[in-house]
Amino acid sequence: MSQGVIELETSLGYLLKETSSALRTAMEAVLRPLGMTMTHYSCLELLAQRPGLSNSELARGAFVTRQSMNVLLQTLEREGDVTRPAEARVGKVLPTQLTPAGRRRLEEASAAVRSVEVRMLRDLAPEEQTAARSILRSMIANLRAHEEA
Amino acid sequence: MSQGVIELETSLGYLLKETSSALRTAMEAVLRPLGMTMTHYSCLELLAQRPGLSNSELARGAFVTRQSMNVLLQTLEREGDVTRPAEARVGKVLPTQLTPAGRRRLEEASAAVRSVEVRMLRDLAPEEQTAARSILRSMIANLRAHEEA
DNA sequence: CACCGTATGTCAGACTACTGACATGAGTCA
DNA sequence: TGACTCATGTCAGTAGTCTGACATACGGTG
Repeated sequence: MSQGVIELETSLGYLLKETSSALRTAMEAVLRPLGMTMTHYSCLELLAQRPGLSNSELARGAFVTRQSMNVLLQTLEREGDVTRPAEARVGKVLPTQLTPAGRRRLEEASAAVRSVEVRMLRDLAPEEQTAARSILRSMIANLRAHEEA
Repeated sequence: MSQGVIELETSLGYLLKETSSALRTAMEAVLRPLGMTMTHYSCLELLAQRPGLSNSELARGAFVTRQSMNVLLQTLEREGDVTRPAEARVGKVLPTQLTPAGRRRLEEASAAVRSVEVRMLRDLAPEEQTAARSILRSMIANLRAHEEA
């Protein structure tokens, strides 16, 4: 089975890609009217839940490189959604904070994102959602297990 | 629950994004030595299973726009992995075919991709994999349900 | 037949994220 | 103290994908 040809219809890798593609499309569709991208939103959401996160920490949380997050933060800073100190108090880490304006923009976006997530899970029983979490966490752990080798 | 603040740790949307990020990273890591990208591979795999697919059909199967697939096909054609007729026999559709060289490249890549998928599912019992397929298909259907509205 | 909606292939420009590279600061250890 | 390792912030260049736009071809319907 796992040795044979990959069957697209049943391959979990393919199905996972299809799901994330559909999710991404749906998210972008509701965020576009707000002038936001998915990474954009992820960054603000992370800052709301854990104020003072640094550039690198935000990058890890949003699953992009710290270089990508850096240019995003520069944009967000220019638009007045976040603030960063000009100089680091310790080391090179620049803790980022949400501005009131940024918090307002986040609330709009958060409602939109939430509606997509609710729609995605409409048909799923609570037990199925629990199972899904468990399965996805297992996949993540397995995928990352090989990295340190 | 679904009304409150999104908890990153338990949000299935976030978990899904994390999983696809990990999968993508792992895939790119094994494909890079072969000089291939994920979409690259998807295209060849689709052509192996369903020869004669058109540009637009390949794009849908690989979850990119037909514009993106078009530039990829031009590259693949230049490198001698696929062939397309210069003119359409009917309509504008140009059926694409894998060359022997493309088939060889695909076999290398396929083995690499398969190994990642096997690793990802290492800890998952067959029933869990079946459940995962069912859950992901449900998510996809729900996400797409709203598009035609 | 003419018309309209849909699908396709393609070109061009813009955007996003990535890799590579560098300098700087913190922590560890001999 | 000095050397080494690691993490961070940032700049620059590159690659992949996207949106916008256009011409063309098919299919149905008036």
